[in-house]
Amino acid sequence: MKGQRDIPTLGYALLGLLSRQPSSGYDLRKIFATTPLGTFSDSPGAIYPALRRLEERGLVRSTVEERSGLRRRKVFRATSPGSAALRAWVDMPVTQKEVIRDLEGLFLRFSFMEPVLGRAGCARFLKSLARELESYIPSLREQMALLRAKLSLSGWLALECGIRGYEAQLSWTRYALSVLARKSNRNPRRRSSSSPRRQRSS
Amino acid sequence: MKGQRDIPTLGYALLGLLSRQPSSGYDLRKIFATTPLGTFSDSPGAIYPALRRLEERGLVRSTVEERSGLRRRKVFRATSPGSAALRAWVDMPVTQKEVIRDLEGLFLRFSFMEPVLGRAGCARFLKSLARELESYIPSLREQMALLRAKLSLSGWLALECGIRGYEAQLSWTRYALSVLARKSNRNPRRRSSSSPRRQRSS
DNA sequence: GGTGGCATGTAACCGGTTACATGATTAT
DNA sequence: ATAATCATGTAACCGGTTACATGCCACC
Repeated sequence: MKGQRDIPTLGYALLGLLSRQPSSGYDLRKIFATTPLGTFSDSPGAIYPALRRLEERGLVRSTVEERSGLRRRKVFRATSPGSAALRAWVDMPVTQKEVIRDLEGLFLRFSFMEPVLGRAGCARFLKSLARELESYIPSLREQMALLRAKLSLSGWLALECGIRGYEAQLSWTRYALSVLARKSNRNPRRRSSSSPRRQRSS
Repeated sequence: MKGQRDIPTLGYALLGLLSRQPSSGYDLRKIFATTPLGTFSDSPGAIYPALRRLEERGLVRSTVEERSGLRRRKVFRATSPGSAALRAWVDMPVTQKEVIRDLEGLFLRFSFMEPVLGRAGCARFLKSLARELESYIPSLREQMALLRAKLSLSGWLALECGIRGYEAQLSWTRYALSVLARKSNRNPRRRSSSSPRRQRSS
């Protein structure tokens, strides 16, 4: 088998963007440079090699556009194995570990979720995220109580800040679920993951 | 001159912990494994080499403790150049770039701040952080309005989540300032680092 | 004699950072 | 001319990840 080594976050971010709309490396750099997406670097030294690696694995494919006047562009598109890899990533279960160590990654996954898993998938994700947060926050509060004596004032405040951040995320999950529910009533629904695949991007 | 290459975040985290209390690599690993500190790996492959690099630069110094029974421990302490480096890092100005790209690093700095810069330093930091957040949040809201049409529902919700996170941080800065003010009234004050530095009322 | 905790380390691998190189076109 | 924008790339360097290696002790 070819290298099963896992795709880094940047790879998924690129795959997610490409699955919505074919783009050149330069387009993607501009997206990273100008939008609040995750927080990836727009440096060519990160993006071009990452695109090459995705192409080597067959997750994206490129075509060179020669245009009169301007320099040639290489436009990348997600292939169907690429879309499958994106779907698998987005659909991973929410673990407590990920909540603790990589909340940003969780939100990156969510941001690509609706076109890939539909609203039902988003709702499932949010519910399991809420469950993890509901169990994690009290345990953090307990730890904070235990550590109280050992922490400096600013250390204690920083911990308070982290906890409030999690509380804000939790309250957002409630909000997001309510938005989804409202929309789903109006707009019938989008299918969930497997089976009849309709979704043509852009 | 020796390598001026900058110290990675993990290095500062270690330096910060060591400046509070001498510890072995193993102690530090346990701290990372069991407390919500930043979110560093407790892997030996990260920590031991990082400690060695700090020692090579003279920022920490180690002494080997031979104990009957247990295996020897190597206990690290911050040196005075190490404390100076920590202070310089903690005292760096808050830039919008850091707010956007490395908020976690900002909070790590804050968590080590009080013993190093005193409460006045903490207050200065919080005020400038609040200023950055106050200018950044509205610009994010604007961007969100502009992007509305291009985003999927989950993309839009993820952006909302990010903004709410920043709002929570901002409200925390207000809270933290009020806590600092309260304590400073009761407990006269902690000195800042060297000379008696008085609080700039800004 | 095996497991598990204390304790320190190394080595291969990989990807992100920084800086540099190239080159065409348009605007000043 | 030259700067700026479009556009793609490479190479050195560095540190984090993962996995492995070692060794001592306590306890069952």
